[in-house]
Amino acid sequence: MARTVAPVYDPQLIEPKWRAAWKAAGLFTVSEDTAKPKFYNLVMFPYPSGPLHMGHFRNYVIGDAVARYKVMRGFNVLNPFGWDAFGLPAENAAIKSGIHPRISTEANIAVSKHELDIMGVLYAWDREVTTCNEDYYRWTQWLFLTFYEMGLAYKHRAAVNWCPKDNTVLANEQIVNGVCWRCGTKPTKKELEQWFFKITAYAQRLLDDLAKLDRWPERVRVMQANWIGRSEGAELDFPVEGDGSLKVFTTRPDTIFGVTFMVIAPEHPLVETNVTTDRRSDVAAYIEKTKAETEIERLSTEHVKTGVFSGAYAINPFNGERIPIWIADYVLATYGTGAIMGVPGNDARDFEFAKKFRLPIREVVSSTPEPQGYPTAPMELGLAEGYMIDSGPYTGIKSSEAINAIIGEAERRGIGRRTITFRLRDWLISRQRYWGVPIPIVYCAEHGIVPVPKDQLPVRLPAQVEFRSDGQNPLLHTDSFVKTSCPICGKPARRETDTMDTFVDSSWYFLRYTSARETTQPFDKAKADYWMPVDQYTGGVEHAILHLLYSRFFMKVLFDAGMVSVDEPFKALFTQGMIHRNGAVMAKSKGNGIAPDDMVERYGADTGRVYELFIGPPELDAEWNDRGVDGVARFLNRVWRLVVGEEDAAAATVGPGVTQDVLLRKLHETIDKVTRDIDAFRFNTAVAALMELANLMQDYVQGGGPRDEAWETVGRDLTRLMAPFAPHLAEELWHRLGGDSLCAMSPWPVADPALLHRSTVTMVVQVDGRLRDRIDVPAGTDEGEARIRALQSANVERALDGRSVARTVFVADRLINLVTR
RNA sequence: GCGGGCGUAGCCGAAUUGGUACAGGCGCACGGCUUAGGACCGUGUGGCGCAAGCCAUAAGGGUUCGAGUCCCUUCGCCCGCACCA
Repeated sequence: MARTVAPVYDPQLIEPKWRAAWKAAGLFTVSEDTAKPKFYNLVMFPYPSGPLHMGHFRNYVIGDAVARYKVMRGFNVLNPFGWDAFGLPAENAAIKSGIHPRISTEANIAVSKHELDIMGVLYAWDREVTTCNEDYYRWTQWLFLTFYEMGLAYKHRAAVNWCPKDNTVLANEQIVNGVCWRCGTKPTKKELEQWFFKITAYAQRLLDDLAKLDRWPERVRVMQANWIGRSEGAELDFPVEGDGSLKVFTTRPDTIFGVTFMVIAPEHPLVETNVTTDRRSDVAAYIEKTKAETEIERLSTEHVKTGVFSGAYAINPFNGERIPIWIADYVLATYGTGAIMGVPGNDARDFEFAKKFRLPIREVVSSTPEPQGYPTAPMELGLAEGYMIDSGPYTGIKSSEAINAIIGEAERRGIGRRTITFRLRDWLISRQRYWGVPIPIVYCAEHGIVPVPKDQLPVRLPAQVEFRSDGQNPLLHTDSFVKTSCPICGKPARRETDTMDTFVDSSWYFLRYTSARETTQPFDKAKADYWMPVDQYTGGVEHAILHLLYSRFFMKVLFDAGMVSVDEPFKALFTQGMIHRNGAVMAKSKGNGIAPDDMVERYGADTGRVYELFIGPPELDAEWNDRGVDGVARFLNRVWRLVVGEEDAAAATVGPGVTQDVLLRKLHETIDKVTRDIDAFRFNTAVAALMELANLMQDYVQGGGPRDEAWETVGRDLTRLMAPFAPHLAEELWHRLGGDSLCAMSPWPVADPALLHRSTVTMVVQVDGRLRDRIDVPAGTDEGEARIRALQSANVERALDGRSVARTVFVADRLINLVTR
């Protein structure tokens, strides 16, 4: 159907035209240009799971608005996109439907690209990255080998978390609230040989450098700090009766005189060797029970302390006391030394345990220098300072001094040392699944673990595999893949069939974008040096720990390897809230999503974009309101009519009247506010400011204001201010106003300080802090003059009621307060 | 339990960081335009009061000439970690 250019706002008609124009102009096609300041704008790349909905688009609309704004501000903007394309859902779907993950993934990518396109969200598609493609994953393998060479990738037999539903192991970070982060199944423990990345070697740096990230949300930094979980303290050796010793970790060595029992984890090696004969059966029963119950117990809100006496005793090296060794699952094998000294007088958990098993309770650190008597509840120490009581030679001194003295004594005697423990564990990266990056390792009977030489990469993921209903990794049963030869001796060897956690793929994709078509290395250092770090990273807070911590780790390793010149990848981070509709987060599974195609058809892309920016503070969750969308559509229509409308202004009713001065000042105030708001990610108030300007323009026209040159200036600047938010509309208006280049590539308006200045201001007059009147005075009126003017007010006179003014508080151009007391 | 954050109209939310509380939008009311309209355009819209004015930012107290903003207490909500020694 042929359509003529209508005088009304018709998104259907204008939007495709301008999208084509941006592409033709290569809006985000960039190279390293040292003449301009660079700006690396990044949104978290998605897992292509199916069609996108408007909930997803909040992220992309924000990212697109920032990228467009920075272009107009004169930056050389890198604005890339890609696909986190390996992963379990596609493989699980393949098991059910028989459709190969590559087919479904590529189809999903095609759909998503279309949706991004029609919403006017534009990227540097010439740098597109797809993690499941050979040209990307060969470099993921390359980086794995580099980690291996650096001693940061290792294979280790350990009790790991196994998800019985997904048939794979899980990293510590992937257990959320005690269940699998993906499917919600309770994991079981399995003894397996697994590949790990040694992230713990970077624990201190990952913690310290959080301080550099002053443009990250506080919340995310705190979450990472807690996750890393640094504790300062000491390791102390307690001799065990008979032979050997028991090493414990404690943050409070000053409580050593309060030790009345020891506890070791059920997995502790001493369980094998030191349980006395008469206790064997009880201990065995307890261990069985904890193995079966561990995960369920952890989920219960009430952690009832359980445990069993081992029959063995340790000796307190500081007072020679004989201390029973217990086995209990409240002590974790994986933290510290897997053993603790029980100080029930000063620790709530030990107190609970001691009460249950009737063990002695002795307070040794008190909040006052005097003993408080038999403790009925532990004085919770944490990191608090106290005074030493009943502690031999240390009695009476401050606990902080005692900590140093006791560690010093232990070090002198060779039975302890100052140490630091982290909660962070090494990153378990192997997965027993097909749809991922093959770990480039070969097992040879003679040479053991042999890394595939880098020049033989990629280790190709075979396309032809049989998806099994038992959930076993298809690679295990693909002989053409498994059977290989040893890179060293050439004899028959077996390939590693585990693939890598997809979080490995996403830990370096932002580096690949800087030279996405590089064929000889993961990325070009010079280009990475030009673009890195990412200046603005925008995405969901659900990645606060996993992805963001892993990426920081990668960056530091690559920094140490000399491959990059900065050691933090993301300078500024913004985590946007989620969009809800009908009382639930917008999601495909909830059926409350809004398809971009429907949005575009009904309202046009720009209305959807502006609505998502206007919906509320971007860092907070927001409720989608269909009527709110109508409000934004009205606003865009109004802008259209004001800027290029055909309506005869003179026919309008005469309103209150707005002078040209007022209009121009409003324009410059709006330029100033919108600029500051975008810089501060306050898009909702930026849109509100644009609405205010449009409303004032409406008043101006209705009041009979002429559509002269000044009016056109206002229209042109409003158009440019709208461009990052409603780019298609802005482009069309720009064109109609006679712009010869693209609005998207025009310079951002600059507020004129002279026009921001008001010649008269409204000053608030208070009497004793209460608002009594407002007076219009020339800007810059001094206190004396303001006081005279204020005292002329009848309202002020009534409020003073004969009292005299003792003093005045004066805020220039804003307020004068007459104080009578 | 520990840590982070929040509480403002009927609803979503503004408030220059201690200085006119409620911008902007939704909703609602009235009007206009329409054959009609759940469309579009305009005007109004915290509560009480005829008014002067008074009362209002979860509740209570404090600091200050002045508090939504700072400090204490209480209540409620959200998020993260959760037996980490």
